[in-house]
Amino acid sequence: MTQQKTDATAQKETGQEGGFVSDYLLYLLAAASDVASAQFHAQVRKAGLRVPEWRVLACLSDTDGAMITQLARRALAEQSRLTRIIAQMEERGLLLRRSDPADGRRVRVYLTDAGRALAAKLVPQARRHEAALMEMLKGNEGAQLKPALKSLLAALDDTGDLRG
Amino acid sequence: MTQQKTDATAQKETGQEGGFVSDYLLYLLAAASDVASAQFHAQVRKAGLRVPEWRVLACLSDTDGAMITQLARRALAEQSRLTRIIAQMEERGLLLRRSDPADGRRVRVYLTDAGRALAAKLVPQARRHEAALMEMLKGNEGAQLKPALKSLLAALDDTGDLRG
DNA sequence: CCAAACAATATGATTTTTCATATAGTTTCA
DNA sequence: TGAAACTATATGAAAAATCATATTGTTTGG
Repeated sequence: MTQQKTDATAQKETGQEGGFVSDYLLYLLAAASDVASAQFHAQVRKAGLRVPEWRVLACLSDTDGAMITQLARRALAEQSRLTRIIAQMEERGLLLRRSDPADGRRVRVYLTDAGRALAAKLVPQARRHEAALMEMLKGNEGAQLKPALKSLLAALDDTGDLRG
Repeated sequence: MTQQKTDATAQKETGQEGGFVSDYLLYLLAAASDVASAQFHAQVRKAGLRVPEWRVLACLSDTDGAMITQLARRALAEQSRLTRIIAQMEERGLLLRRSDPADGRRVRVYLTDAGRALAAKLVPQARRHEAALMEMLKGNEGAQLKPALKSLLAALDDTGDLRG
């Protein structure tokens, strides 16, 4: 989605301060993710990729030869979806699949030269975009964002309970 | 999606520390949102709602009589999607639509008693879930999460540029 | 060694979401 | 006033995502 304004601004327009939603953690997280990603995702699409494809590409550029299940987790996509995304990206020549000799169930995914080239273009773009965001946050409470997010993820990861 | 583990944990399994993705702001935001929401969203579905429907319900319980466009922005959904969600929720008797007498283009959406009752059940559930999350973060850097997210949203909201 | 249990990936059917655009109502201003 | 520009919502067609389950390969215990 390409959100334009978030609730914070919307409040001014609707005269609706306070309320449950605008201070609700899960809303803040989802809205922040949406809004912060919107612009970069536009760049991704200009580069001819859908968002999940970009995520796969980025993951592979970190860990070439990952298996489908790992990629699904790391790219925040469901397994059956990943299978299809990988198939499409393979057709486009961005990556290739090889079954793991050590365990025939596993499919390992490798970037092709074309895939690597695309990653080499997009990852730096992502870094620059991130740097611009971080720059905006410098001096604010926003500067604590990454550590705060990591702390949340760490907390959720190791209490297997609390999860659906 | 129902993510189980995030990259932080995955690293241990894959032996893959560092890398671009695991420290990338947009990844941290998306992952945190996914993982933190997963459990509550399961409760939402048990209550017979899809996630976007829950969001609409929550927004309306804050601002009854909102218009479709406002709801779309606040519920992080696209307008045409919202139109259909509203239609479905109306069929289920959770809300009703009335065109704004002052401006016939606008459709104002109001909760029915049934809708209000459902919100009265779910909003407290959401609050409790949020409280449990906040409790986990108490003492960590995670405690800064909400202010940090609000700061990001504020920064993005009022630089109309930087957006796609 | 074999059957049962398990694990990784794939696939068909369905549902959700998006995209483009149509429709209807409003404002502006010449 | 009335045509052009604009705004809000709706809708058809297409693409994307999900769910349940099938398929294939591996491990484990008897």
